[in-house]
Amino acid sequence: MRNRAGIETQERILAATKRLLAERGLDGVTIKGICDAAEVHAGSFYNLFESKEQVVLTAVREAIKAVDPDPAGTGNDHLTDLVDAYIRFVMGDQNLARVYLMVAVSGGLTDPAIRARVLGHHEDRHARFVAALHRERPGIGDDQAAELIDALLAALNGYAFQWLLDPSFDFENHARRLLTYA
Amino acid sequence: MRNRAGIETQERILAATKRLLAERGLDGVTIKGICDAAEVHAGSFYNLFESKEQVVLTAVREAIKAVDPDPAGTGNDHLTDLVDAYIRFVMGDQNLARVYLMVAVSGGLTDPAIRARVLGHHEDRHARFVAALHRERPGIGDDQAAELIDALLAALNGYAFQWLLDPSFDFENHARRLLTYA
DNA sequence: TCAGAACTAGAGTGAAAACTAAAGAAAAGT
DNA sequence: ACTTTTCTTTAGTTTTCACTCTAGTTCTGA
Repeated sequence: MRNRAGIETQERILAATKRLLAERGLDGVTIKGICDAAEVHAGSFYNLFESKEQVVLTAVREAIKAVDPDPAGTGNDHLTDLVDAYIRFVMGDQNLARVYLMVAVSGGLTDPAIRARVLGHHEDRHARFVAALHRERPGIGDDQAAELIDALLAALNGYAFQWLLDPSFDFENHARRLLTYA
Repeated sequence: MRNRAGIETQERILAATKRLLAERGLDGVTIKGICDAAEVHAGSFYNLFESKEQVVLTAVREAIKAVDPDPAGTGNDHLTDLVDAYIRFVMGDQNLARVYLMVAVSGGLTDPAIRARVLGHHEDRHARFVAALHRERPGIGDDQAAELIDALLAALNGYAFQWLLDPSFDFENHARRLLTYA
């Protein structure tokens, strides 16, 4: 149903889209830009993707998924593992992290479909962090745990944003230090 | 040099621009959209503004300025005052808050001019919060104060974003509660 | 009141965008 | 080898965008 060549150019187009999204933002991305970067002609693009919207959404979906690479998980991560995973995600692929933040904010605030996706993802992550916290401090109340995790996740996202703005910001240490407050 | 009518339509255009920025994001704003919303024709628009870029930048500048309505200040605010001011800003005019967050993230990550503006503004705010913290807890070290404020500001922004995504999120209480962690 | 300045309407321009159609080249299955 | 499907190219079409032009209206100060 799909040739090897087709799959390969599809991947090239997707990679180019992610790069351009990170560099130029949601509005800076054009079909021509993508095609030039991926060394593909418009006709090929439309043979593999339905629209510009579709390829952007695919890139976004992957970025969101990459925040939490193992959503099933073992069910007994520590909080430090979860924070480390986020640090790795943000520092590992800046492009993806940029796309994630931009889409979460701009898309989340303007596009209902993206908002639903972002909110759903946030809930999942929240639940997982809360479970980890309960495991580490069994005495803690449900409400208090939820609130601590709210603060932790909010601060983590805030730090990530700060670091992307200002590369001299020590994201890793700040992020780890948050655990000592909780 | 400028008629009353002109000033009035200028304000209408600016208000429409802010609203559209909040609703549709940086890329969703068009001259036609602005003109329709402001009930003005393109000719009038270009009589009052040089370009789309100019009107958007003006709206953005106002949004950033509105975060901290009294930058000079008395020099002896309490932390709670500063947090309250932020709460008022976010909850007072959702459009402005949306524009602020979107521009800080999307613009900050892609446009050097906006990035510089956002970073500068952030530094000012940081310094002001640190000064307030020092006043309240004179014994605290400079580094520790800076770090606490880093966390506080990051979490505040994270909360604001969360609330704009999900209006049922109790932004006000979460924001105030952050002070008890510090 | 009247001249000049500021404003508005509304059609129009050119560039750039997304997207399409048709025909040829490569790959895969038989 | 032959047929079918998939992929690529090329050369469009259409839409949308920011922005301009001109003629006409309203405002304002002397």
